[in-house]
Amino acid sequence: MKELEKNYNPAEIEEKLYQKWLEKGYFHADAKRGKREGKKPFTIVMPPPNITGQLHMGHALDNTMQDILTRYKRMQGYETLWQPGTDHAAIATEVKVIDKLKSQGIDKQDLGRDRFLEQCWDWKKEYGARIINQLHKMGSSADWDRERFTMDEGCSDAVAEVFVRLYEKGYIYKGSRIINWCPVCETSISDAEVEHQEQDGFFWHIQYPIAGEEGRFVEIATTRPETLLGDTAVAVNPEDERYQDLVGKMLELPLTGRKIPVVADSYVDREFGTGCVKITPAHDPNDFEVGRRHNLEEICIMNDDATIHFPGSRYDGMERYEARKAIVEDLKDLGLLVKVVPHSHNVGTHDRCKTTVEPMVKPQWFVKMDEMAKPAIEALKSGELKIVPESFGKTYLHWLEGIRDWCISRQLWWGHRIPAYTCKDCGEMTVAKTAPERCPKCGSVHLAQDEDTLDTWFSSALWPFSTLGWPQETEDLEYFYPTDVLVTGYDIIFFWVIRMVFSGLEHTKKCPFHTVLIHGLVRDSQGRKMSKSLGNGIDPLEVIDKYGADALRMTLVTGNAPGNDMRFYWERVENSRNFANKVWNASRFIMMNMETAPEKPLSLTMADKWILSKVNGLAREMTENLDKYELGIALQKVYDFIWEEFCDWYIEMVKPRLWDRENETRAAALWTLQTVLIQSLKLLHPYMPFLTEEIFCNLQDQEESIMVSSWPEYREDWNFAREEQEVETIKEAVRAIRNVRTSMNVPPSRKAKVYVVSEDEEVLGIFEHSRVFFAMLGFASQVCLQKDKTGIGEDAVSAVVSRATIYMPFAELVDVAKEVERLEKEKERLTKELARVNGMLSNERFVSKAPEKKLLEEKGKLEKYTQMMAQVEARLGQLKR
RNA sequence: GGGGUCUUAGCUCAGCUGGGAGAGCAUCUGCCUUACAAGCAGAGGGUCACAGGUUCGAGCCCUGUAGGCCCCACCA
Repeated sequence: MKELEKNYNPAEIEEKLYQKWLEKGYFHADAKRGKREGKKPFTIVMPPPNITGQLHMGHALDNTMQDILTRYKRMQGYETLWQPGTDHAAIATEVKVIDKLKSQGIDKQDLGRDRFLEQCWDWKKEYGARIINQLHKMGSSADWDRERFTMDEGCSDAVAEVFVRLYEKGYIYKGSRIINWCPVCETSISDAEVEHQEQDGFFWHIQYPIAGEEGRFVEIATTRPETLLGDTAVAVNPEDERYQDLVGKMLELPLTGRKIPVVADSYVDREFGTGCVKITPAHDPNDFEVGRRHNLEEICIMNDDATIHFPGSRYDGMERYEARKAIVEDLKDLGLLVKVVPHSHNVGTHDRCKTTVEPMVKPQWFVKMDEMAKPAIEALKSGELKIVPESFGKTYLHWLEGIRDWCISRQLWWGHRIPAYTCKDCGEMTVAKTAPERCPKCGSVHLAQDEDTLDTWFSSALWPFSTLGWPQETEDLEYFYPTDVLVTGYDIIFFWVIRMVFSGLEHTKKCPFHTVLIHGLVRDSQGRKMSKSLGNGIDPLEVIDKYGADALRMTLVTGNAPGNDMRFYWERVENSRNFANKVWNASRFIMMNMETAPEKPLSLTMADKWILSKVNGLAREMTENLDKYELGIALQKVYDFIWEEFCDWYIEMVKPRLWDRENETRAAALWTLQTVLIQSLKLLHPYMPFLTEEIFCNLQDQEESIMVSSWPEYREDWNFAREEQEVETIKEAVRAIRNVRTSMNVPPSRKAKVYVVSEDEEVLGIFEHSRVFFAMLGFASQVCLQKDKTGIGEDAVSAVVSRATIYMPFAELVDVAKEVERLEKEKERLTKELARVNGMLSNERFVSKAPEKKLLEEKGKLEKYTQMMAQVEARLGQLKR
């Protein structure tokens, strides 16, 4: 057997193993093979990382979870597809490329559309490859042969197909509506991209003179005085008695010389402000609605960069906040400014650049949402779609139920260009997948494609099926779709998950996945979001370099429940690394003792059966938890098993058998060690793929890779309930001995004779079977099993366990007072336990209502504690005599 | 304004359908025992935010209170 290094060294191993996996094609999923072999498919689509970024902790978590599920299902024998790819990230990439060009002194507009796009593709080539390479370092077992990009040919075809279909169905329309405008990015953005931030501002109370009524005014309150220039009415509540007579009258809009009407609209809240609201239809979503209801003019007073557009005034061309100042000053001069009240209010900002968004009326493309939202709502309510954890289902429903039409056009160049063509001669617009040669109406060949591109989420919404070949009816689509689980953070439920669900339902008539597994954010040690500006981010690649990918992966799922945020800090990584090293060394130990591959022995000892039974139960528990997506719990279980049961107990127990080459159970020990280790490695593999693969390959030569080996299943012939109980008895006795020795400061070097006294033949039998390792673990020079105290001096130290009493003669070390104290403490504990059990069992209602199983359990405890109590009291009686 | 979520050991967090409070780190004690000091053995430490309720039984279910976090939202 090959000898392993003393410490696990991930750096040397990871690269080698990943290359092996790639070469062997283990990651590749094949619909034909799956069908031929009658395998069920299991599919996960990777949320495509943006080509702007590099791997951060969020990606690391997201991909670790997906890889765990993928590797688990692959081992279970599914034809497993983890579909990877990258996202063009329209606005994010465009901004990056613009910045890059700027640093070279090049302006986007000067460069022109085509050459700018070339720059974007260059960017994609470089940064897309980089992030994929980083995902490799995580050990991701995605099918890289199928790597896709949201703007590749297939995905673009799906986008065009969807656009045309929805347009023809009337679900996509173009219209002049109020949208969110980012004056820095100079594009429209969707509602989902607007972040609301609380800001301190002011309420300016302004008087508008009533036309023809000298000295009479209407007082309005506004947080944005500069929009006054675009006012086309003042609204009051129709039921507000104070202003009944004003409705229908005209006002003189200050600074403009314009006359605007007073209209009545129930939108106005009588209690708020002055009860009079200035209406600026072109620059406020509410006012826009009011304006449309009352047929008000929409006067746009802003340019795309949010400077004022008001020709003929001094405000024209002013920056919006400059204009605000100027207008307030001018109103003050006119005596129309009544007062200024501090007021904090919510301001919409662009989530990317944090610029205050400007609502504007512009011709844009929209997706009509009301009809498409319904099936998506129904999918969750009917259970066709499950969200883990369930609480996020409410977020999902709430958003869908209040959804408004989705503005999908962007005034950007990088993205899918809208497949709409307008005839330059007759103005007819045609929407088609490919550019029509001539206008269907007038036959002109002068057609111009819409300048706008689509929201980046329009293409990612199709990702689960566009990557599988849709709209073609491919074999992959038929076999792998709908996909199974979607793993993502709660921060993009609105942007992405919901849009995939309604898109999938609309275009494929199927929910694109049955489960959405939500995870939280990875935060720093103080609970802050990791961010570039704070500089508190930990680079996953740095973690991998220092501690290995397995340690990183383990850290990310340890103690984490679905949907919860977590904190990431180095101590946690160290613990993971220590565990990897523990596994490594346990394996090293086993291999050191194993000259050849052990054969299955004819019989197993009690300890062998115990650990087999334990690992068997572990397999079942892990499977159950993985099926529930409780990755953290499943990991905890295998961690505890390996470290405590296997390493701290079983390996220690078998050492005497290994050292003694003549021992007839030596072979059984080796076989059990190897078998249980292999089972453990398999169960651990989804979490720590590199470590487990390296050991697996050194440990046996039957199979070439653990990642295509079979997942351990629970098996009845490995269920040894009695042996489990028996070993627990020994463990209890060993613990009791260690405890006594520690409390008496007995040095480990000093061995003692150990007596086990029990009237129960069966109990003595258990110790008889365990004699050799019990002696070692219990520091015994000799183990005497007997039914009474014959030959045990009164000065021996004692410890009471479940079904026996242990005695150790430490004549000169015995401190009677101390031992009495110890026994009193034990007596106190037993008294409490007995009181509890007796309380329950003497409670009639408990006895009549509690389940049978619970009742028996408590009765068993009563018996055990009563027996132990008798022993403790007997011993105390002797000592106090 | 609406919704969600959290409050458990000094710190960070688990605790799945209600049935004797757990882990890691930190602390204390003793061990370089021939796999591992990145280790081993032992110990201390918690009225599970607070107040009610349901139940034979509540960290877990219900109601309310306090505090924290998050999301959504057109009160100018």
